[in-house]
Amino acid sequence: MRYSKSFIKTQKETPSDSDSINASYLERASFVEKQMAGVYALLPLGFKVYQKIENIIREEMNTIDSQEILMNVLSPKELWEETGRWQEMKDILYAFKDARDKELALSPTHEEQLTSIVRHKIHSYKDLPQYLYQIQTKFRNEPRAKSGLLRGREFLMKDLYSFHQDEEDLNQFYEIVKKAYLKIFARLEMPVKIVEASGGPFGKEYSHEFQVLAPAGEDTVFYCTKCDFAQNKEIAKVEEGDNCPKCDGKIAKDNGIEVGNIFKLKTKYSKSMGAVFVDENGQEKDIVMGSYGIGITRCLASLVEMFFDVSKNKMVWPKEVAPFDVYLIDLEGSQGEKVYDGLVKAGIGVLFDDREVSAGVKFSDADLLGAPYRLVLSAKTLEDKKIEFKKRDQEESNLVDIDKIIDIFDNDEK
RNA sequence: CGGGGAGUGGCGCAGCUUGGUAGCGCGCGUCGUUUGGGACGAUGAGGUCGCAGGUUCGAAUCCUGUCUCCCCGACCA
Repeated sequence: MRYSKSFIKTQKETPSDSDSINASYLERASFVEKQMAGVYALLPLGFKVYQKIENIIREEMNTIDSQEILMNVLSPKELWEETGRWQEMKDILYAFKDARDKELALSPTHEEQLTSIVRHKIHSYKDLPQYLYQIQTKFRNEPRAKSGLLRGREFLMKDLYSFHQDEEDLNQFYEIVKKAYLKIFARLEMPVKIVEASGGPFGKEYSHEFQVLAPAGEDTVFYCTKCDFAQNKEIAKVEEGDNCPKCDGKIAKDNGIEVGNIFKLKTKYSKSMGAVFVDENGQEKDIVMGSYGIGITRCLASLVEMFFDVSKNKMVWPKEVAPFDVYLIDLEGSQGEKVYDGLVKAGIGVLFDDREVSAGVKFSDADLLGAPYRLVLSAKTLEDKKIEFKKRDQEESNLVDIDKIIDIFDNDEK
């Protein structure tokens, strides 16, 4: 992509109404545009990062044999009344009547919808298990949207639902999803903690939240500094400074952002909605369910909270999700096009800053936009037919032969 | 939904107390000089001051209502 033709319009100053690091960065760097409180549009840069996150999730979901679907956003009141959630969720439900006076809601989550589909299709133990997921916009009328994309009224989420014959099968799959989630967050370079949280109204078993520690987080996490013990403050029976109940470590306390959660729904929805199957003995049973979510736009925001250096206006995106691999600057004017073409042909994602602006502007945008690599051509480097190569998470840069630049990228990927 | 703060060119702000029909920086257009860290000169375009009503000869400025945004709280993937 050439900067001069792109829709990238960075700003020097942060928007006055931004309420968090992620919001001010994402708006300033023109990744997103705020439409109203808690509602953001993804612009080309933001959408690019979003899609890369989405694809990582999709890959890992497909790897565990779950099948992608896309459900409807509009859902009828009757469905929600089956589980009592029309009332229960009324404060956050975007509910309205259409022109024919039919009562509808914009779906805040999809347990009801998918359960209604599954009960129509699944009748025998031979049909189980099933794993279905979707990536879609959720609508929740938050009483107070805040923290940029961390708590919006409209947000993108991956939600997976599993359907089993019995709890044993659910438990097995639950652990598989847990591993898949760890893989996803590792690829996103997000250091997550698996945090025990309330399992809800059914049983005293815990659900698990995937939390990244960050000052902007709204949750409070108690965790062991030595082992993997971690609990959400709602259920924590430990205090900061306590001894860890699992090892000889100490308990610490921090803010966390919940980027994912996994939950054993068991028969909560199947029971109230009549989603049943016939087992080997001809007996009718409730389908056992699990649900597993990842907030994708929330991940996008969390990455900014983690990797944006506010004092230096510097961002470095994780390699797998960066909007571009490399930011190319040509201060001399003769070789830029050639290098750009070479990178494009080699399949390297490059943003070529071909604007007629001062060097300083280009360097500061390179810092702001956050590509993991930076290449600079100048009279100085060209004296020896070199180009400056900088890994942006490091201080030093070095000069490499222009002709070998593609090889450098290939080698660095290893 | 309770308490507090704020809405003035695309962005960030000043003006409002002490009414006289709008100003600065950035950005944007044109011309020229610049180019290793947000360059400089010249010139130009762009707002009727969130919205509605009221007071007044006259309202960005005073009064009332309303909408929106932000903060604190309740709530929350």
